[in-house]
Amino acid sequence: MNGDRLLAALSALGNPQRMRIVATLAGRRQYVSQLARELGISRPLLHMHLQRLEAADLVTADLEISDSGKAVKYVEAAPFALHLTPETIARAIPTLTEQKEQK
Amino acid sequence: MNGDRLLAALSALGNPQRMRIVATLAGRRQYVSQLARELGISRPLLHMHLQRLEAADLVTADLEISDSGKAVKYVEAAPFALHLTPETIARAIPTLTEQKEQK
DNA sequence: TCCACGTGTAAGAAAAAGCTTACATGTGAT
DNA sequence: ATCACATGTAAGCTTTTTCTTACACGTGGA
Repeated sequence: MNGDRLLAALSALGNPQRMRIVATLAGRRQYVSQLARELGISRPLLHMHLQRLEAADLVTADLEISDSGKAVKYVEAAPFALHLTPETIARAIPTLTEQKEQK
Repeated sequence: MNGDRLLAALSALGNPQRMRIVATLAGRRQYVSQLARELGISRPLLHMHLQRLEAADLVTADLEISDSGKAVKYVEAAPFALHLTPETIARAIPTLTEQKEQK
């Protein structure tokens, strides 16, 4: 597992809102506006969290044009499986580029 | 898995410094001051990160009195094993108390 | 035309996290 | 006594994250 991707996944999941989002989308697709209502959070806020989750490949998005012609974005949890132990983390660390920007 | 503890573990691991700390302590105990030097970070900073990791039960600490009588704190990665999938997260969510303080 | 509903995004406030510097204690060796 | 090394912790700055409000566009139906 790549260090940067692991970090992206963990920091994305290490947030209560995003944990709930992933849980809600486990095996069930839903469109953004409706999801925001279900979770009781604003749509811009959900949009922000979804970006983080998509960037970490934990959630996939599909922009569909409904029969009525309206654009609707469906999101769903990606089928990820991360096994975390001190050892798996240690193996990922060498590929962690992070380090403050070397300008 | 308990929701709050899972969140604590994920938010603790979702940080480059702490990921390195856990990796460095995988199967190898070390005392704080020396660890700070190895990682190239200040001791107060390491102290702060260790607190977070201990609180999440990802690292264990042992305060020992060395032969010479000096107090030395040894830390080590706890033998944790977290399996993360959309489903395991979904199962943990019901026990997530988080919610803004209900006063 | 205007409303309801979907999308995205920018700007700024508020809160949390990260980090440094400085101070405090205690021990053993010089 | 002073130095070297271990510990902890408080104060304050800086940066990032989180969240709200407000605006933009496009569609279908009354």
